[in-house]
Amino acid sequence: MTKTAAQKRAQAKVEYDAFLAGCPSRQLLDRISDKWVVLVLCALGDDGAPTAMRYSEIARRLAGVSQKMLTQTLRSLERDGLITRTVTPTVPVTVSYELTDLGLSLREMTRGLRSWAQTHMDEVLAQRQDYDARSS
Amino acid sequence: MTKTAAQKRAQAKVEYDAFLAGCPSRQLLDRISDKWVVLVLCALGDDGAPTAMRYSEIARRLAGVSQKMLTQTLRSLERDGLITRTVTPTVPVTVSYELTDLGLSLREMTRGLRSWAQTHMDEVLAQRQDYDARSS
DNA sequence: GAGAGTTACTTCCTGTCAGGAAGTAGGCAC
DNA sequence: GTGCCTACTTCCTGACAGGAAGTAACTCTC
Repeated sequence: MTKTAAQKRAQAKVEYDAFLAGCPSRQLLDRISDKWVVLVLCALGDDGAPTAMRYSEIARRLAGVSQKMLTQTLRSLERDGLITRTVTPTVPVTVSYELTDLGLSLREMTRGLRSWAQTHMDEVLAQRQDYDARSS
Repeated sequence: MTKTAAQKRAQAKVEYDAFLAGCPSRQLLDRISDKWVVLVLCALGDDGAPTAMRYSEIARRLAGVSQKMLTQTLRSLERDGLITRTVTPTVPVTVSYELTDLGLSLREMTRGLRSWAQTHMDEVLAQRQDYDARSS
């Protein structure tokens, strides 16, 4: 039995290769392997369920982020459909951000990165001391 | 039974929090959520087993990386004990890089990122079109 | 009703850093 | 001795991160 056109198209879809400079998936990988993206995704719904968070809450959680970078990061995440942005016209306007299902699936990855960093911190620190001692 | 000093120290270890700007684990997370780090780790032992690769092999695999960035990334990975660097004094000297066990454990994360990017590419692309259409 | 305060940004400026191009070492080949 | 090879290092320039300050729209205070 020969393949239908639809089957061929489905196969072609798999051919994204993040190693190729021009490939869209490479650009996507470049975008998501960004420190602020990783931190924002981890912060949103830090505790299991994907909780909606306000702009100022996220800013407080991610100590050291500039307002500009936070806005920029949130915008790109919204554009890529990873989070939703909801404006509530309260007294001073409040804006809340929430993970979409797509964002939720990526968060699983970034949470892995974060916990890796935290659990292997000691090993890395030890390795650095060895390295610095060796090269001195 | 009260805790010994060693047990208390072991507990204190767990208190790395990547959300705090000053925390070493935050700096580590910043370092590993870098596009070249992610790509290099994915490239090393692309196919299951952690294969040693030469400098020029990696450069070829990661289309678009400059020699400077590749050298810089490899050095930082070596310093953190994620890869080993081996110089073989052949005719023109050859240098090979190989994942350590620590690097191998991180590669599991970065491979997740890469495959996420490749499998969800279509969805993200669709979301972007929606977003751009909405804001025009 | 003028001034201060609130949130969620935007704009401007400056230092840092990524990336391209070109130079380096050290040995063989012709 | 001129050229070629790998694996870098150095130099330069444009882009971008991050800090500081400005903005809008409304409310509360005095």
